[in-house]
Amino acid sequence: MSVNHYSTDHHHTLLWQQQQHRHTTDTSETTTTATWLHDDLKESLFEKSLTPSDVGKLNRLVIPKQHAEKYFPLNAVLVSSAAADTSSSEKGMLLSFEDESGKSWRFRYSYWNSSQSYVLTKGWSRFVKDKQLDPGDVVFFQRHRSDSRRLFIGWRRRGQGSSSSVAATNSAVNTSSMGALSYHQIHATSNYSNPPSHSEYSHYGIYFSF
Amino acid sequence: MSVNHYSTDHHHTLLWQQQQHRHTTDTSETTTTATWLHDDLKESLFEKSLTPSDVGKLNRLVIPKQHAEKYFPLNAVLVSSAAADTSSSEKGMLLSFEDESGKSWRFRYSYWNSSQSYVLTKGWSRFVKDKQLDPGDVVFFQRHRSDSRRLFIGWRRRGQGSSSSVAATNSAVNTSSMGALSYHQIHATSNYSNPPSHSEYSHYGIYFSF
DNA sequence: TTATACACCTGAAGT
DNA sequence: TACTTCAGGTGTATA
Repeated sequence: MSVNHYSTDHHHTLLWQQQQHRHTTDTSETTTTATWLHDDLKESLFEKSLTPSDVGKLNRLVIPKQHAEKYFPLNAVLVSSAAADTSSSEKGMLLSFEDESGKSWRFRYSYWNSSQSYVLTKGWSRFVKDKQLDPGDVVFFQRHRSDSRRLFIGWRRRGQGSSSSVAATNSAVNTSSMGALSYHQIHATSNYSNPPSHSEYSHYGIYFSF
Repeated sequence: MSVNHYSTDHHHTLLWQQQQHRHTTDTSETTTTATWLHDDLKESLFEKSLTPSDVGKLNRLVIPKQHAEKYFPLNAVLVSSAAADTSSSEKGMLLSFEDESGKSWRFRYSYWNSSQSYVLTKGWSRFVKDKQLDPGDVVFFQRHRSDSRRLFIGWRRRGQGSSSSVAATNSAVNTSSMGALSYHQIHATSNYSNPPSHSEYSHYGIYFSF
């Protein structure tokens, strides 16, 4: 069985065919029979080595600030709604990613004022449990090159290099596949406070669904 | 150098003069050049011998319930706003106290449903560290007799009697001085839960600043 | 009851 | 020094 494979420079191409069977569950998960995209069609965003807290009982993943602000700008909605200041509304969204099997994972993504940090919360612990992630394991994020609404999440075990070609097992390298609804504002009237504005944005195509 | 001095029955009077220089810092602390109030102007409220948890990593001081409800009634704001039920708003406040040097200490004060207890949380650990408080040391609270919005916090080392007159050192007896903003509601829309209602209130003059 | 979610908080480390 | 980041926590609410 062949496996997809993580490459930071996208030189590896696997031939996958796509055949999606989606069914929504109570946890808003979506499953597909796995078929895959060429790695060339995916752009690497960033990766993070998981801390004990990231895989422990805190049920959250801290997204390093520079990556969060570059790739998942939370206040983009404010820009789009012509409310450029950071007063006091619209924050917290759902981000959907497809994993290596084509399964969709939807996470709440928000900014915590108190710690000045960006986090994935709701849904994250299910991902950790499903993949049996441990401290030191790595998660990485990608997006589709031609449809930036499509986000992918992959993971690999600690000690597994990011650029090696390996056979498919449950423990080697896993990349996400399949596009999904990706950028949802979840509470137009929630009282999350705003993250700090930052002028540098990536070309990530923000897509809001209300 | 003379020192202020704690007395539970206020029979001791020291002549202090008042001269306040306030400047706000990032941590919302206020410092003053120390000059003092007559002890006669201060009313003792209560004191507590600190437990290991009070000075440890839990970063909180448990206020004995009977004292908390008598002197620092949390739900007074609900009464004043005619919202008598305990639905889901207005709770958690900031209490400001002046210490023996005139420095202002602002603590978050709230009720913990899980332990049915009243606690000082945010800011408390800084006070413990600054005063180098250890288990068995005593903290005590006072308020100004004619301006009940003014709260004072003092402390003494364990084994130091509360009614002895001692010379001023860092380790003997320390009483607070100088009034300060004292009773702040911090989040009108915060989601702290309400403490249980209790019908007996002191005559403590609640003062809210928004 | 237990697990999850949520916003808040602190200390340590880096800059 | 002051400031930022973030790992590791908290209490509370909800299911």
